[in-house]
Amino acid sequence: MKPAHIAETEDCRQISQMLSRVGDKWSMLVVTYLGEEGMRFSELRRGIGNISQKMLTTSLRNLERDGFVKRTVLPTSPPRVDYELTDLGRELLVPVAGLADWTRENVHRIETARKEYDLLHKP
Amino acid sequence: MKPAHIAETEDCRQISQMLSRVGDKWSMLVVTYLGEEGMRFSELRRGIGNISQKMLTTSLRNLERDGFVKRTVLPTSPPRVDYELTDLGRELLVPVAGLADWTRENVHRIETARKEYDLLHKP
DNA sequence: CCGTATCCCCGCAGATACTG
DNA sequence: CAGTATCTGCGGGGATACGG
Repeated sequence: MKPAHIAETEDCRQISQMLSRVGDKWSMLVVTYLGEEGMRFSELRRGIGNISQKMLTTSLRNLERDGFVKRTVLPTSPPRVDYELTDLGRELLVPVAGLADWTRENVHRIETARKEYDLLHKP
Repeated sequence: MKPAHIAETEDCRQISQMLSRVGDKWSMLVVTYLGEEGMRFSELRRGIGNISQKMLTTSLRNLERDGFVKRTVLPTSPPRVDYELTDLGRELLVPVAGLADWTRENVHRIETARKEYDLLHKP
């Protein structure tokens, strides 16, 4: 009812969506590959290595729709399609890198916690 | 083969895991609820509102295993179980908040991109 | 009150084959 | 080369019932 409350839940929805996009299997991998330089579809596919054509297409579409990736079709034959990050995409990389850095710095603590937990609960 | 390369892919695995944990449906919601103060299971359940008992349990177990959440069983009758963030959990909240803030600041750009995309591709 | 076990449904993701 | 279409399996996650 209260505007503040509505705004809060709205924000939560958006942030939740964002976390999902960031957390899904391929999106951030694609984005980091594109971070280095624009690439065509097949370069990206080979670079990532394990991704199916379908999932790469889907990921790129989602990222394009959200404005993180720009798609350019070169009218050559055979067709050539280039992908690159937009400004928004590059900016997104900043907070994501923050999370990545934090993870790198704290993997040990996490793994230690896991070992301890497993030690107490698995046997 | 090269140590650097191995480290890189290892890091990627870890970071990818972290992004998944952060991006999964309930984890961060639980963590932000706990951020405010320790809570017992049922409070958490009611607070979040839409989560099933199963998923709340699962989320809490995962978070506990990774060392983000501490679980305390009070030997009363009926039993009472309290959850609270660990130091690690609270620290995690920092980079996550960074991403959340970035999202809040850029929702309009994302939604604008979506509308434009849908306008061009849906009809 | 808290947790586990069981069942079941739905959507994601891989494989494959086909079009522009 | 890039993308779509179709099929299928597998696992996440909800509902329910029961145990400690």
